[in-house]
Amino acid sequence: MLVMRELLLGARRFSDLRSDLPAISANVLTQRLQELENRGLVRRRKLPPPASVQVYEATEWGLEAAPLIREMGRWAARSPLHDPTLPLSGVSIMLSFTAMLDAGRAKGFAGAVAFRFGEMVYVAQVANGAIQVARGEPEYGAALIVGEPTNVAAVVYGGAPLELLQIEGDRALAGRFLSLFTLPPKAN
Amino acid sequence: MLVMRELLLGARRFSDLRSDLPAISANVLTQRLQELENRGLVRRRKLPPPASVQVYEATEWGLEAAPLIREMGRWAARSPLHDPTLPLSGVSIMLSFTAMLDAGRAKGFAGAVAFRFGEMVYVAQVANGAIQVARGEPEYGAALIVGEPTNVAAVVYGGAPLELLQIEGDRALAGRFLSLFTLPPKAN
DNA sequence: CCGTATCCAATAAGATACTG
DNA sequence: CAGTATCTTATTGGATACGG
Repeated sequence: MLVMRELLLGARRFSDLRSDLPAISANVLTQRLQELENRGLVRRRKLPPPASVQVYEATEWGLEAAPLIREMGRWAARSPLHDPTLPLSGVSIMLSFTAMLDAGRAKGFAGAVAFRFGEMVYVAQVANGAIQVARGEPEYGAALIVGEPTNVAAVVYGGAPLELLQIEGDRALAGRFLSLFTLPPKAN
Repeated sequence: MLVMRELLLGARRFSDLRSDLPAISANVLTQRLQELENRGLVRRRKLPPPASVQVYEATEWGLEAAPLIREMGRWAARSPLHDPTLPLSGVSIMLSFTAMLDAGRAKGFAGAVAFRFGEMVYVAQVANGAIQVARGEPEYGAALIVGEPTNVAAVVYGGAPLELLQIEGDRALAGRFLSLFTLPPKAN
């Protein structure tokens, strides 16, 4: 399931997956990708030249698991044992935005914010109380936030100061964006 | 997750769980229940006298997993490898009704049908294009269907003849009820 | 860089016997 | 009936070395 999650925002290379799933060894990742391919959830594809590199991508059916994984995340965050300060991947934090958007606060907000984690760039776009997340280019956002996913989570969900992150462009917009999200109340 | 699923329609005893999860051994079930209790998903409770028997029930938070499990079921049924003739428990078939209700067909239907699997009785109630499933008494339904869960699935999802099931009460209603459900199209 | 193959250690699960 | 305890086997995963 974690491999699928990492593919939900677009195709990835073997080593990208490995570095975002730090606890997985090469042989296990190979095996998982095989299994997912056999079951019709993942497709291997060769990028056209000049890239000519092999990537793994979720099939259409695989992508249909996205809402499930999002809602599982929201449900699991209510666990008494949930700890939002644990390390997480770039895809995880971006997907968490779609799970944790506070509808009330989002009403009064519109705009796009880009995130860069290492080489990967994602853009989150909020309008009409809804959010959309996708891979993108830095310039697609009015602001660009650079930092570790874990630090973004610390700011958004842990109340850590904005200074943890490097922000370019519309800093005010970025600040407001980062306060649109709330964890659901814990069970118990 | 399978243990949780079995608790979604109400508290069960240790041996009920064991017989509905036929591949689980006693020690593993003990361990699972411990784990689920530690995580706040399951509660042990002693039924008041004269029953005075111990049961396991899902906590409120545990019950919030019900829609997730339902949608996982619906999603998984699209697997090219999915086989609807495999054995399943009473809870499973009842939950599948909530996942597979065909909104169009359900529009023109209203009524309650009871199912008895061994000692357990469940009632499904359809009205206004929606379905509700719960534990109940046979007399809560205008019809009572008795049979193996697997045979119910064979009729509903496999096009097997009604004769596989024993039906008491309003047989016509039961027949129409059993045709309200369709599996989602397979992926691929 | 993208894996595959091999080997070993840790874990999980099945069977079975037993107890309050 | 409702588990617990013990033992054994099977599976999984980590580490590592290697090949296209």
